[in-house]
Amino acid sequence: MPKLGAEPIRRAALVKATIEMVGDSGSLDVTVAQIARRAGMSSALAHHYFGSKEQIFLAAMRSILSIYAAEVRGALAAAEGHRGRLRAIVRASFGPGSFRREAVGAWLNFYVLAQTSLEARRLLAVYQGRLHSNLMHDLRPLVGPRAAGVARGVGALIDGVYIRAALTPGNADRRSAAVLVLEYLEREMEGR
Amino acid sequence: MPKLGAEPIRRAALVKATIEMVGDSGSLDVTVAQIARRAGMSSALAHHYFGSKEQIFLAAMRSILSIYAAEVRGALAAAEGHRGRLRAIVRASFGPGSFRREAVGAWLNFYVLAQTSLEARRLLAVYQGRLHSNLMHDLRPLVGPRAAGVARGVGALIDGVYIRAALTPGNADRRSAAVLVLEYLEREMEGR
DNA sequence: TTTTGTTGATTGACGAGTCAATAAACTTGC
DNA sequence: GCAAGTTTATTGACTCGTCAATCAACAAAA
Repeated sequence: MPKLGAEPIRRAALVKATIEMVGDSGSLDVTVAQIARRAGMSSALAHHYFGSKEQIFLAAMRSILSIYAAEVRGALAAAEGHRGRLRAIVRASFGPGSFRREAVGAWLNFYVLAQTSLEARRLLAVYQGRLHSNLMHDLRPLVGPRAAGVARGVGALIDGVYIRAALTPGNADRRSAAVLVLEYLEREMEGR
Repeated sequence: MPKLGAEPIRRAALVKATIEMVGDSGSLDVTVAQIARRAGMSSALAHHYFGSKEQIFLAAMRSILSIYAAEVRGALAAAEGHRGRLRAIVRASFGPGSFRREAVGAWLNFYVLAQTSLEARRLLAVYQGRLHSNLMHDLRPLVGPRAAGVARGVGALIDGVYIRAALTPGNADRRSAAVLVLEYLEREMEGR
């Protein structure tokens, strides 16, 4: 029963289903049929809209990345001063939108995809570049020439905490994750 | 021409080939046939010795972990004082044995496997537990009650730097990776 | 009647694991 | 010393399942 204008709804449903499946199966070995079934349609329809499995994954990745970017933008808009903005970036990185277990699991798997797929690697580079330049913007005035090193450290620490969250059974604790990174930042800003 | 005593050689060859393949294909989607061919034998023989693909992967993971453990033990034996021992642990984590690009890539993929396979998760827990307790042993006398938090941070940071190394094209730079973590440690020991 | 939505059925490829068969190397009983 | 039997090494061919992608066909809007 074709209701018109189904395309965007179907696409969104598929992206959502993909993230959920990858997240809680913990692997990229998810079949198009499974994803499609979860999204309430046939696998043929999934192919109709996305063309290939890889495109489905990339769309899912783009979605995760843009949710994250939106959280950062939101947090940044409400923040005051360099310190405040840095804290906002870190907190946004562990915001509810991107720190649910499935999302973290999916993210980890997309890291792996990035080793294989050029387009995925490109997406990830965009994410890392954005994070880096966001951090640099507020770090430079505070720690001068050490900014690059600190930004690198914060980036790595965020990724590391993410991995742990994906591997720790039970629901990940975003409060303490954020605190850990914030304390790192604080110490880097005090010293030297 | 069956030379007797082939089993250990074959097993080792398969493990080595697995790590290499997973590392530079950047994915767990490696067929038993590919691994076997790389190790210079038929896929049937790989099954004969390991029984299943998962067992091959687990053996590879065990191998990676034990190489790492050996490097830590070695570094620790030559270290003096709490500070020296902590530094040794960090340096060993980025030692040549575990920081070749393929090994890092393989490690990242095994992280993913750990979400799916109980046995893999168990292995990873052993690694994390060992690292944690090693760190705690020398951290407690230096930072007292803050030891647990610092150990957590160092662990996460090491993992994060690993991910970056796996995803950064070109040869990963272990010198600067170690320095980054060491500076983190240093700062944590000075402060508070 | 053309466009948009939708699916069941099918294809074609690939891959894990099994099996039967072959052969060299050791063991044993004489 | 050696024939007969056993264990270990090894593979090509095969089975059985799965899965991405395609297609033909049907249904409802426009």
